[in-house]
Amino acid sequence: MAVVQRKAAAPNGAGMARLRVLLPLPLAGAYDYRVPQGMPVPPVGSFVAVPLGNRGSIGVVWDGEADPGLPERKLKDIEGVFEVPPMTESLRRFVEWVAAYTLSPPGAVLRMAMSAPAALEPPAAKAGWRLSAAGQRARRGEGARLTESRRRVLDVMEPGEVYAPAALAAEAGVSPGVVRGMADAGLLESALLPPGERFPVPDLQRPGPELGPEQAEAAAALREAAAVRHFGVTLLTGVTGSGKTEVYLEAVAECLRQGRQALVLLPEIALSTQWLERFERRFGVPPALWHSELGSRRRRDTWRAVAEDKVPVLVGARSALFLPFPDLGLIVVDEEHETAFKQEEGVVYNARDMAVVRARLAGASCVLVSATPSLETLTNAETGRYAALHLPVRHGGAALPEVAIIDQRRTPPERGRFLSPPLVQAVRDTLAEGQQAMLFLNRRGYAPLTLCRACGHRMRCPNCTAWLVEHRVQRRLQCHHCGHAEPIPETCPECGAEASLTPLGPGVERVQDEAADLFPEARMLVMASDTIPGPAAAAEAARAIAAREVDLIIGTQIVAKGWHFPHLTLVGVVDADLGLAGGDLRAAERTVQLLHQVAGRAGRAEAPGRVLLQSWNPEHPVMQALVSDDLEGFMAAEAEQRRPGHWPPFGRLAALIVSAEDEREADRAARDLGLAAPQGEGMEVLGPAPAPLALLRGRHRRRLLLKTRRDVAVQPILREWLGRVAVPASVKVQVDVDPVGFL
DNA sequence: AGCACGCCGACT
DNA sequence: GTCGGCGTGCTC
Repeated sequence: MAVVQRKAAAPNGAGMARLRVLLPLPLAGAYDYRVPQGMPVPPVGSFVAVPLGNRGSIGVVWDGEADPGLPERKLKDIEGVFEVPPMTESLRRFVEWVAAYTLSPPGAVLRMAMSAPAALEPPAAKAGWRLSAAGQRARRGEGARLTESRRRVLDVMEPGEVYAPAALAAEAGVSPGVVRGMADAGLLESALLPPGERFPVPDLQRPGPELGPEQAEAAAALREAAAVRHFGVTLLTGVTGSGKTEVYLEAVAECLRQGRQALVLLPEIALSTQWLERFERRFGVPPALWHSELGSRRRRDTWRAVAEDKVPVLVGARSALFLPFPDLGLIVVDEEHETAFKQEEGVVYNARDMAVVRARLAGASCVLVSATPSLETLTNAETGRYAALHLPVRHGGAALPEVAIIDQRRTPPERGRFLSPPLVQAVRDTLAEGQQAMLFLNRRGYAPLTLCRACGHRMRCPNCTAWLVEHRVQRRLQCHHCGHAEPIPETCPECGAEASLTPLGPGVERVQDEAADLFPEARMLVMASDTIPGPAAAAEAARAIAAREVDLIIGTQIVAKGWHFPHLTLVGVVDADLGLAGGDLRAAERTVQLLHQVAGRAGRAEAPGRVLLQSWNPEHPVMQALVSDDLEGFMAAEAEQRRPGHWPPFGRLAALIVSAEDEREADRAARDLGLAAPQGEGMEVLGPAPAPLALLRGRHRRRLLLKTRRDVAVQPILREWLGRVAVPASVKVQVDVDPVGFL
């Protein structure tokens, strides 16, 4: 372990300095440790090595007084202090705030802020390039003439500085081979890189894109918000293609000019290659990246570089909120309405809401971006808590797609088929014109349900309340909630009938089968999480589509997310009613958001787009909102439905999910909690009731909901409630403040 | 989160 | 007779 101080050799007496140290464990609070003789007292925020039980742990020196009542014999010595910048006050307050809000132990939140413990060790020195004497002469223009590429490399390099080979090539915009060749030619000499990854610095001199008048005005407002260097939230709205990204990248530029760091949160970072290209076009270099699939080395280097203020701008998934930025000046939450920002396991939090808190504690500007903002955010904008900017037109003048409904009752698909005659005709016409079409169905696999025609048995998951989904490609039935998968049985497991199992309903694979039959000449691409597992596949799909190697795209919700398909002119939604079933509070809102986003894929360049929604319920307000392109009216009506019952955002919700392997235990604990439910003015407890997935991964789940008026804080009520009820250790009670799904 | 301690089944 | 299953309890 690398430390500046080791444990002092002298025995420790009483009366030595005691410090509070928060450990990245789900403990009730910080533990106290002694500063050994001869060790300078580490400042608050220092990362320290401490003994814990019979092992070691890493913690952070926390604020506050140690407990003087703790007997001396329990205290142990701090073993050492890591050579990294201490955790800032702003991040420590954030950790405490998130813990208090989500009712999580502070150490559990700290763990998210210490997600790369290897970063605390000093990094191994790596080799890089420095200008040689010949290189310095060449840079001044003395000596032989240089190729344009070599000139660019020399222009980027400062004499005496050491550059990482890959970063140098990227910064100069040349291939790594050019750098190698210059080393061979003696222009560069090898030298050790200073510790810590050097991230390429965005080129702020680079001219931004040409913005239309509205874009320019919005960009100016966001720049101003970033320049004042204090907290504020701005909602940036505008349809797909209105230039939201280009506009907020101007705020990023301003933040960097202020010498502060900028953070951009995206819901699906692994599929965001097109976003990264846009960033690189604007700033000449790629941003630093942060997401859960990051390799351990990259993770370690990035974490340390952030802490050492070597990362000016980072784009990441929700966990990036907990990175140790020394002076965060801007947080952008793109696609702020996305439910992917909600973390559902461990510390249950919504990164969109916590981004606002992090920005407030850091004195940073926060920008929430969406074409279809959530009702929460819209309401905050309306009441003036957030500033609002709207981009009214599609940048570049392309027309909005025309949306029409295909009434499934009037023109139903043939038996056993899922594409109605008008949709088939529209796809055929589009393909005949040499343009691209897309069929959207938010369902993976071949069929969502497998039924025995002889006895009516339905194939279900043994661990979850869910049907098994047929995946014909893999010849298996899969549960989409746990890992369960089994081969498709030959005979019905219930009645033994042969060849009686029948797939019911469509998934994207089945739509692909039908399309292959109808449009045999079309080149098809299925885009689902099974077929697009990561950034490389996403980039390849985007390339193939842009190069017109694909005629018909068949996709799940992953096609909704931020792609730019310039030749796509028709989008067919196979089942527009799909998201509306079930009693979820936000089902309608989410369906509008998703379908609007999917619709936005059509007709972005020269050709106008068309969107066809297959629906059995054309009168539904969701369908009408999409057809008339009146999302504002829809959200206003949605607000009026939620306001009287104090449903969010006009009231607060918290869910208790009670789960146990034994069903009776789950029931008993849920009933006990129900009997002890808090009572009072402006609050109400609903349940217990079976949770929407009453059985999940082998655990039986029950749910209680606490609903309060907006002016009532739910955390003290929950704390008091949970404190009054004893549940056995085999029963887990998970608290979800502001639940988003499955209501 | 680890890692101990602590009571009941199939092995050298 | 022991090795070992993971239930519950503690770590300054």
